Amino acid sequence: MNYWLVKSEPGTYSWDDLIRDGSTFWDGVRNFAARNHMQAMKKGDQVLYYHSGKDKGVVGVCELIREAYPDPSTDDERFVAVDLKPLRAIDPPVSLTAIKGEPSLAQIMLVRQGRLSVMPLEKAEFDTILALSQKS
DNA sequence: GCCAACGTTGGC
DNA sequence: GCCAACGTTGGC
Repeated sequence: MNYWLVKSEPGTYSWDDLIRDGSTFWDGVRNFAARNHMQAMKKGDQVLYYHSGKDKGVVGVCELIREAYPDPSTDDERFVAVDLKPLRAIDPPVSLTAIKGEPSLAQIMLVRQGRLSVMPLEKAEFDTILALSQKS
């Protein structure tokens, strides 16, 4: 079991859209580092869903239901998509500020390399983020 | 809306 | 194969 964090702009595809749809295919990634992470995802992996832009923060937990396959939104065979389904919302959401304020999360890629849209998490980091929701 | 960070592209 | 220029992302 592996743990990941993916970003989305709520204006493009929000957590609420994901709940409404029941599942989604995660495509449109045009960054090789992110693509490499997507290819490493396995069915059943847990994926945190992060909103960028307004109200930045982790808003839900997803499960990977289909491993990497060619991205249907492009002819470019270098890129892949995966399918996700929502498991549960994180309520209250864990804001970026809260994550940055947690010393044990200072090294995660979300903080260190803000532009990366798909990144791996250690189980401890995953658990810490979930715990921050309970704390606030 | 601005600006900094970073990844990708293309010329040499 | 290197490096400068450019485009995009995302926080503030």
